[in-house]
Amino acid sequence: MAASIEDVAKRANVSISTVSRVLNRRNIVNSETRKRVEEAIDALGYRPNVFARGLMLRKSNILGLVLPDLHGEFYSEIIRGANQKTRELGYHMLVSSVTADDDGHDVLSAVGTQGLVDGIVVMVTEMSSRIRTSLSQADLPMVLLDGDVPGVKHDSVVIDQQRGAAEMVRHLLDSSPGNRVLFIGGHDTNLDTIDRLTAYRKVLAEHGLQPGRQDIVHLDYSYETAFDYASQHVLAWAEQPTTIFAANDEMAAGVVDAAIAATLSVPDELKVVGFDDTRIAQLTRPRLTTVRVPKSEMGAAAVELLCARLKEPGRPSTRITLQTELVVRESCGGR
Amino acid sequence: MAASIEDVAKRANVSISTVSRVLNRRNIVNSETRKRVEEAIDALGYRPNVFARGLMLRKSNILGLVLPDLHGEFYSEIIRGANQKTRELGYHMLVSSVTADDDGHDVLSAVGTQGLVDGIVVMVTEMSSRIRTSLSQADLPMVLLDGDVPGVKHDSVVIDQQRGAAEMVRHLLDSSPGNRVLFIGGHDTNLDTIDRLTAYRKVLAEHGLQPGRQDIVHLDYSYETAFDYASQHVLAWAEQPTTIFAANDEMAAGVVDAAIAATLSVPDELKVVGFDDTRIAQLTRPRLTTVRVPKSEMGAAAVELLCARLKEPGRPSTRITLQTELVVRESCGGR
DNA sequence: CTGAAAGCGCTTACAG
DNA sequence: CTGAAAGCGCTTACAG
Repeated sequence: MAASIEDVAKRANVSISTVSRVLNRRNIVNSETRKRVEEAIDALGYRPNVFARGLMLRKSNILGLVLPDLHGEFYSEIIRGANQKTRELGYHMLVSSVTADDDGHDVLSAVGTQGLVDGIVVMVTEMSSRIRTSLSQADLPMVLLDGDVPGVKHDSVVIDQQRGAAEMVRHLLDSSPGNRVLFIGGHDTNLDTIDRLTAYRKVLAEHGLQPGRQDIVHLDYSYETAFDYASQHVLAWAEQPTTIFAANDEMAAGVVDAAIAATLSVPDELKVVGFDDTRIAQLTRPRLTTVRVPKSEMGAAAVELLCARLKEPGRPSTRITLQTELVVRESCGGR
Repeated sequence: MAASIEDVAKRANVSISTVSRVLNRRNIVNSETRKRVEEAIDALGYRPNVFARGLMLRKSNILGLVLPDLHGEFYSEIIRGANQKTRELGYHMLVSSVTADDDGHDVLSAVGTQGLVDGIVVMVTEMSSRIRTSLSQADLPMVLLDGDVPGVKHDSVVIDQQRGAAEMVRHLLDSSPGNRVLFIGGHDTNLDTIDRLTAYRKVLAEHGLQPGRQDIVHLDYSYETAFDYASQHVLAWAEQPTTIFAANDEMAAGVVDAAIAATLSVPDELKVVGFDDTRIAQLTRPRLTTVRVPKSEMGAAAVELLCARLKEPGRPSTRITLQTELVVRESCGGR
């Protein structure tokens, strides 16, 4: 049985009030008394019970992190950045994933029962209204990662991906004039895909171009699906100068491998670029031209915002925008 | 202010005892009363306060997961498997990393104050006695992932990597007779490296071979270090038929890329194999021959063991051994 | 089947 | 500077 505050009090010959005071606001207790108490604490290996403390203080020092998925390099980096900052600021981190078919209620149960976490960082990548509804009912300090939920009070961390995507498309158009640029996205309800697609359309329009019916396709962000799809289309694509702009590196890698399997040369016969700048981008051959997304910084910034709000609940809502950056490598040629 | 059990009791015209009963042991309360209480709960959106409950029950339903690092595909898969199983069993998961230079105390503070978590899953990859000491002082249900801490009571999940490593070396020796096999490991204090190296030596001995002074090198498991190191040695290695057995896929990929940068052909002029079968193994060209380690299964199995112990504290210590498996791809030729 | 009451281990006014 | 006491929101014997 772990020692309680009462054991400490007895051993130090003081009341539990005094023990509590040396634990929390050390300055107001006489230094000799304090010393006695501290010795007792050490001797007993006393550590305050989180539950009793939480019951009074109404805070747990636990932050919840809710991601769409815990899989792959992208989320792994976010978790890493968030976790590091969390520890740095003296909190703990509860991690959860919300799968696509969870109904909204689970977003909350994902972060635990009432009171378990002091606040949450949530990444919402789909526009599903269920999640939004359940989020708006959560009466919790909340930071939204890369996405907005209108009508709910929260801080947010977003990435300026339209800019990175636009920069990418401009680079493709400028470095390989006359090339047709196709877009392969995730689901058409995915917020990131929507943003990247918007930028793609915009830049094409700037250049007096308009994507054809077949020029935009929505897959599921996975290597496998992209590989399968590309395997069937890669020869047709290569009939004219073409660049595939995939909305993430995974799919870009799938396309590259499908092209190579069809004995096409990348970038000579088909150019391919990705997005995110995950580990994969540097491991494929040729290396992927992509847009760097500051993944661990996103996690860290979100945690920082959340902690700032916990400290100062009345502060105005803040939105931090992180920049993306075009990274030119080999897969698009024309450097 | 969230509704409390008292609010529910008032609204349903019962005592808090009854509310508590329908929450916990529903059967013993009259069905009409229960209905009234349930309606009140719904109407108020009542959710029990975790702290009050934890204070009485002395459990939080939170499991701690402590990993050496949160980086990369390997740990990401473990987190994923553990998280899924955790939710499946109705628990929450607190994640933390322990960096190499943490002193042992941090292993515990990593999982929180007294009482925060009901038990922990810890992965110990280094032999550092500090971590072991601090672990042995933790009076918590504990599952060790891939590693033992003698003298501490715990359950454990291990992988039979000696077998996978032995199978690998045997395959290399059999499929490319006369090849010299070099071993590139992580730090020489890393438990996985030690296991894999042991198997390597054993199989060599079985074949009447003995590794030379230069045949074993310890790096740090990273792509970059392996790439740099290999860049300086790859030409010398290739002077005679040689296979590099790297203790993880990251380093194997680094060696492959260094070889290719030196215009050597893999596997024709140099063979390279890895370990873990992470995503990388399939993305490098040529694809890596490696040993599959059941990563997400490790996480899931550890959580399962931990929960079993929480349910039945007196059960005997259990050790689950997960098998590894040789996966032959292209980087070692001689299929 | 239900209620009144004790108690879990803390924090924090309130007196002194 | 210190102690006695109330109270945080629950669970669970103990009576009835």
